[in-house]
Amino acid sequence: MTGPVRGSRERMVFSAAQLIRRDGVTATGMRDVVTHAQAPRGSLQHHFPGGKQQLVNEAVDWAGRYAAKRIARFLSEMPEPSPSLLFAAMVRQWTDEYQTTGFAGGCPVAAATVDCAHATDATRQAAAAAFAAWSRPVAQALTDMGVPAEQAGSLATLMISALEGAILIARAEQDVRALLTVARELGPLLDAASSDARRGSTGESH
Amino acid sequence: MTGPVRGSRERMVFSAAQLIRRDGVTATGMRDVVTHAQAPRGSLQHHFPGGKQQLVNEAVDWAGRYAAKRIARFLSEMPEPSPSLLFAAMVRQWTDEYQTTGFAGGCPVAAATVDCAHATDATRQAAAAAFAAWSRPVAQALTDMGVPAEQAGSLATLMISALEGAILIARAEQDVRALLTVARELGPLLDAASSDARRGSTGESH
DNA sequence: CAGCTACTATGACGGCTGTCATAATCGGAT
DNA sequence: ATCCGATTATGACAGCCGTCATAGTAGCTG
Repeated sequence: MTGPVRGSRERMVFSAAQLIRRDGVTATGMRDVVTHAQAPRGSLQHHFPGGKQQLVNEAVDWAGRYAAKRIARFLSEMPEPSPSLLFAAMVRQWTDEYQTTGFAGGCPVAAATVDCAHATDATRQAAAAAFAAWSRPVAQALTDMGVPAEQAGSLATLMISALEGAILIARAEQDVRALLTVARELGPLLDAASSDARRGSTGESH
Repeated sequence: MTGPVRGSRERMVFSAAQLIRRDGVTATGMRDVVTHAQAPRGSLQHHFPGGKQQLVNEAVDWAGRYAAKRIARFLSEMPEPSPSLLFAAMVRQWTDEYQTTGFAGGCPVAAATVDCAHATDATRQAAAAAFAAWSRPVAQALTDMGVPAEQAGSLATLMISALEGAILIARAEQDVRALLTVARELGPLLDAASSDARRGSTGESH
């Protein structure tokens, strides 16, 4: 709707995100991105005058927005949403990919953080923004399910932390075990936070 | 005890781990490692005939053994150990570093996984072994605290996953918030698993 | 002394990287 | 037809990378 052949520029950002999450930022060359996106090499300096940094930052931004949209989609597909079901859906996205496509890629935001957090501050900020964009709809969904507002943000951070860590372990082990484990162990805790609130209990832990 | 000036070889492995966790595997050059370790460049091909791959793999191995030793030390320093206190100690190691030294580095095993899991299978296996070496003493400690054996491994995976993810987020945000959050939110769940078991409860979980 | 092994020094090689300078092409609007 | 901005093509540049070939030194053993 905006571009002619669906924007070669957008294709490059998308391809960058895909290659980054597979090989890391430093190991991903601009020529690789151009090839993967089937885009003209000459367009690079026109669309991304800021060089590789700009391309990487936009890829990280895109990943953050993508993750946020997935949360919305998960919720819309859920007849009776609950915290544990949302987390299970987030995890299942990864187990599905790993079981069908293989363990080639991880999270592009994690890759950018590991590779650029120290060397390139702008990319570090982009990663922080991506985590925030991802976390916001999760926390909002938790409050909608009855989790007290001051705990929703914390649980969202916990969910994303556990998911990111499990992705790492699953990729290293080439086994979805870690992903299934965190979903199983964390589910009851998440649901307890929403049902406790629905019951109106304030002081707990006996 | 084995080397003359405490082994230039060991220094290179250690420096490799430090640089990898700061800049990532690909961005860390062998010349950088030699410089950082103040080691003779000519020793590289003698001590690491397998090239960069061998050096990286040994650095990952070292990191795994180091993490395992830290668990043992945490436990030995704890008068009355509990799952939540162990996890708090694991988290505090990172908040301490970040608050005193800055947010320069992350976990070297995570960096190796992100950077090499797809390209270099041997490094991926080294990362998996490091996670296993790290997880084993955690699970053992949990069983010693009364967590049922079949749940101890799962909780160890959950702890390491949440910690790794929180490290990522903390580094991106340059704020220890995520680390403090996972410690606070996960603590009660961990202690419940050990006290439940001590009470002898067997079947429920839904 | 020689001889052997462990370690170090040095320089070079091909290949890849991000970036840039320059020019060509294309699509509309005038 | 002419012009102009947006897009693309192409080639080159300096710099870094991991690796290797070769030679040298130190230290122990005979």
